[in-house]
Amino acid sequence: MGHSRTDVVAAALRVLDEQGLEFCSMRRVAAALDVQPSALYHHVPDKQTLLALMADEMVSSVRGSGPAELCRDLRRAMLAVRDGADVVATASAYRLGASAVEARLAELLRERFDDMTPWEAVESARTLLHFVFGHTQSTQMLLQAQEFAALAAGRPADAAADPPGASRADLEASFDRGVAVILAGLAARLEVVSASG
Amino acid sequence: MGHSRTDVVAAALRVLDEQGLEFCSMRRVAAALDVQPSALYHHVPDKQTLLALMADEMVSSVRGSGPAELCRDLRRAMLAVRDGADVVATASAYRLGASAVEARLAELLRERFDDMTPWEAVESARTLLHFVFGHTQSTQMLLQAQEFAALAAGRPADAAADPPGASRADLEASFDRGVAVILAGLAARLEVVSASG
DNA sequence: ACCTGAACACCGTTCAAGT
DNA sequence: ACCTGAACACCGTTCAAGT
Repeated sequence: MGHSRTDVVAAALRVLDEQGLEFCSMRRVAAALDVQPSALYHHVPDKQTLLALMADEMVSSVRGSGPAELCRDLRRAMLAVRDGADVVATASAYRLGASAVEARLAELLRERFDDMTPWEAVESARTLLHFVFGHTQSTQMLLQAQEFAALAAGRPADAAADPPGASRADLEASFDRGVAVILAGLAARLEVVSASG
Repeated sequence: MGHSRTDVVAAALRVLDEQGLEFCSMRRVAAALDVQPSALYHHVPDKQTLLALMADEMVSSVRGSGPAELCRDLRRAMLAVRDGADVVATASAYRLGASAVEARLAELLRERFDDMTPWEAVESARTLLHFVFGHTQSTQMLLQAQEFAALAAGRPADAAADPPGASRADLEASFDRGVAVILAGLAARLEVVSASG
């Protein structure tokens, strides 16, 4: 009875997680569905759109009760899939503002800083997201490099004692500090604005 | 007498600026030098390395007397070449820490915040750079979309009256605010640390 | 040292044709 | 509606061979 768009996105995410972005080609996604490459174009107009749908799927579970929680949740969702941070960051850059996560984050920022204008909240959300994407891409690349090195050295993939300051826990702490710095900066700036206004 | 590595990088930057990253293939760079594609591999081991060399060349002029000035200067350098922000951001993500700009920014941050440890300075530099790359990529993509729309509408490419809040000046002001927020956050956090320590 | 020519193993996308 | 088969116009990279 044939496949649906949902099947295509799911298969693409499987290929991405198993083989990485470099090898996540239309042809391999088609092969994963036991279908000719051209069949994909019945469900999706082009590869860029497929990648955007994959990004939406990856972040669909991201909620968050506050700005910092949402950032952590987004990070977790991206790290859950191989090269997920690259896919989400790129897709997010392409449709500036059309993102549900950005809107949700802006909303949470207005709850936290109740004198923020809607536009200030959106701009602040984007500032936070630039950091979240950048830091998470770095994290993911570093973790993959460590896995690769561990495998090449014949060690089990989860062996400890990697470069100092680059353990999973260190990277998470660094991420949290970055988010805290930006939130502190937003708080400080709003005080300046309201003091001088 | 043949070409040098410098020639290859220069030709690649010309192709990038004229045709965009999508069309900046090894084959087109070779054509720009009137040479077979395989000849490039005498000067450069692979495309990834060539892109990194192009990124280095683009940011080679970036100095800056303070953190904010360096960020603006880096932004300017990336915007000067078509898709420059993508190339520099990607190359920079690949060699975490091996960047001269990152080291210079960390140095400037230690001058500004003289109680920062070297590692805090590096981490703070990276936080700033995540924002600088992300915001500049967004800016460049938006400006290119505007140029495209203007061309498609038959208007001269520099016509005014584009979407509100997205003029060159608005984007620059937004960028400066983001940098200021992060610097304010760093200042605020350091106060907390020294007050509690 | 620097380059050519030819090949290899891929890409994304289109499109007529089938069921 | 969903898919096949075949093609088109590309990729990055390797390698023997030339000068």
